[in-house]
Amino acid sequence: MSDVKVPSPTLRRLPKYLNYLRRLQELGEVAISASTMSRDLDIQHTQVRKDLAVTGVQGVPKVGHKIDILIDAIEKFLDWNTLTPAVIVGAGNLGSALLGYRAFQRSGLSIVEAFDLNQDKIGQKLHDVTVYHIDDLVNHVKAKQIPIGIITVSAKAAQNVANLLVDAGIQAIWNFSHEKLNVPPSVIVEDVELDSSLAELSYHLKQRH
Amino acid sequence: MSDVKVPSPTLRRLPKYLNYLRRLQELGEVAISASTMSRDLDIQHTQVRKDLAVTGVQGVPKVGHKIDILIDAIEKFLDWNTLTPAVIVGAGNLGSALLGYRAFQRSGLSIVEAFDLNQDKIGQKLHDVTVYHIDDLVNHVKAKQIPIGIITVSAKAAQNVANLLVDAGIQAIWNFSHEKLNVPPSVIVEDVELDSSLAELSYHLKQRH
DNA sequence: TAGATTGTTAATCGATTAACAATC
DNA sequence: TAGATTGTTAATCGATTAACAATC
Repeated sequence: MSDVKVPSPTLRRLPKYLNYLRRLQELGEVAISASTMSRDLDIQHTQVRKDLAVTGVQGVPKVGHKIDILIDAIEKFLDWNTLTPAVIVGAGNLGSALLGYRAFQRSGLSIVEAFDLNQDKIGQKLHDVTVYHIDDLVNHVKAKQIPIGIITVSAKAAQNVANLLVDAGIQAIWNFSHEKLNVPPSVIVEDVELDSSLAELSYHLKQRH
Repeated sequence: MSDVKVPSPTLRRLPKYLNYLRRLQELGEVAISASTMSRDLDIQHTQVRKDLAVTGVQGVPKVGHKIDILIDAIEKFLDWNTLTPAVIVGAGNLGSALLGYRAFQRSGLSIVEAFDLNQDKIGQKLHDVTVYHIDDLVNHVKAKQIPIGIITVSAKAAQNVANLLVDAGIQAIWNFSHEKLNVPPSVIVEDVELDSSLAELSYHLKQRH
């Protein structure tokens, strides 16, 4: 819970635990042991314990963990217990799909505005979110102090969009484009690596033959 | 190029190099050194060399690598130089967005059919791909011997869809759902971990304060 | 109490980085 | 030739796994 650096793999596994725990909770379960989680999720039990430990929870020998406490701890740790506003830039196929993805609510993300260049889209509502012209981006983001910008434009346009977001005082960028973004060190950039995932699939498929 | 196991991080970096090299090529560049790539992509030069080495290419001291040869080598290594057919199951927001994502063509992926439960969607064409009823999945996939299935349904429906794909003889599953899929060991599963990516963003954003 | 489970400390493993030799 | 660049071998770093002590 403190200053100790959390390994990135641990961070990336936390949503898996969270998802699994929420499912158990829906099924009416109350408690769970790290050993059982280990089996169900195919993660070493020692690893599960270390991962959960970063959130500050403590289990009870012979009993395990209360599910509601675990869920709460992970949500708080990731800051997923409150909604953080975000804007999306690029109202194409992908942008529109993300706007319609209600599950982000469970991950603390609330997309409040969208921006695009295409005049046909401007003024429209996509999944209850209004699309504005990209010229309005800086003013809107500044005024509302939006901390997160989601980039779903082409690689060619991505750096320009990033510059606008930085000008508007954005704190973090979730980058779905293929472009390696150049931003000041104070701005957090998280790349979604769809290609990397597909590369693993393609390579392993090739290896089968 | 042989049996030596390729580290997963290397595999995941290859598309980054590929993307970067294609851009350079468009700009008319002919050759590139690992040192320059290192600088531009923020990856250690030793790492770049080791990564490229797995594809079997060899550079020339003082000159570097020919860009077209590098591109070709990475594409062949990932089997991205030919189109592999795939079906997508779940023609919702995300499924539809992936159908419209032309860039997959550059990653060797050709989505040839879509499946859904929703009667309104069946028979429709989304981005030139016909949507069929999920009851037709096993027959179609078997008949056409489609190797890749993309799952874009809810977590609750995902395991069922996976079972159908396995029955149909699928070889690899690209899983966009939150469900941990249970399949025979011969079937490759690659999970797209959007949540993990968002977790990193959220946590680092929280840490800023 | 006995034993299942927790949580920590030590050992291993694998990826990254550093050092260096080879070469055009 | 000199020096930029390649590619390999060795050292370091960090994450995972194994071993073990603590406890309800």
